[in-house]
Amino acid sequence: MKRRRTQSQAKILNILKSSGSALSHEMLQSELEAEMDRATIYRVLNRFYDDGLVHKVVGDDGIQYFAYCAGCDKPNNKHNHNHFHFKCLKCGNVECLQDKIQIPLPKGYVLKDFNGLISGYCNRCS
Amino acid sequence: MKRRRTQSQAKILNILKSSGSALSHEMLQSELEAEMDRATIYRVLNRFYDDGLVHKVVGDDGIQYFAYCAGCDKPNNKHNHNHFHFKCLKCGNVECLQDKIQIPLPKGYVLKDFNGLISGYCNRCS
DNA sequence: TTTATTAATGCGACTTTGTTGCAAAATTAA
DNA sequence: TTAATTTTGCAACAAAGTCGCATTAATAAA
Repeated sequence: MKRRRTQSQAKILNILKSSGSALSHEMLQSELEAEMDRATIYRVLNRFYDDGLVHKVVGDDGIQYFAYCAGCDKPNNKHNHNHFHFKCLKCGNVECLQDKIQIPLPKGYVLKDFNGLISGYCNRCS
Repeated sequence: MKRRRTQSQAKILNILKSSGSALSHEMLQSELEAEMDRATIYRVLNRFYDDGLVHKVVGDDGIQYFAYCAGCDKPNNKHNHNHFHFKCLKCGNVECLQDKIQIPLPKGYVLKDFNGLISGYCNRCS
């Protein structure tokens, strides 16, 4: 299955890139000047995610946020996403924290995925 | 608003205590011998949460899991929940990891809440 | 013990998130 | 330009979680 270059994807990718923070489907919807179908947005985002173009965080609101991968080191195109995200309770912004975290797992446990999110107030809102 | 001792609450609390892991609404529902209304379960759990009796994790499936607080240190009844949870992708079990994590926040950032979840395979399933 | 107060439950309706099937539109290759 | 197949839009759907409101049940008062 070969990917195709479509307008929808370009628009969404642009918004993600220029935003610099992690966006929910809803935030994207409102950033888009023209209406785009909800299902399409989700499909584009998940495609990006599968291709390793963005990463995904699930907030403590249970909502998925997608962020363009800028500073991720990608050895053999595998992302290192072991970092935390920070969600501001006031302005709603979701951003990546730089520090990579190593979590010590008990013996026999195998890490597959990582979802770390801190809520609080960012430097502009505190 | 004074709390009352009800059967529903006792049952749910028992299940949470004896389970030892973090349970979703659905898991609780199936553990209960008698049917209990969905809304009631949620209300009981959120009450427990507000009272600091349990803590809440949101999985990367966007679902809330509630766990009875056993080993939490509670200085002045404030819980320290800065630990990770581990969710097994095979058996579905969600458990608390012991290590307390300190995340270095950038200057001006204020931590309010913490949600850390690792997915993978537990020692019984790996 | 009986009654009055009010918190908790059950039911229903609802909102929101996210997914999926299928026909129409758009992209790429031939 | 045509053919092949990926994407999109629409609709329908499932599941999680919340809320209003009448009824039930737990506590306090008489």
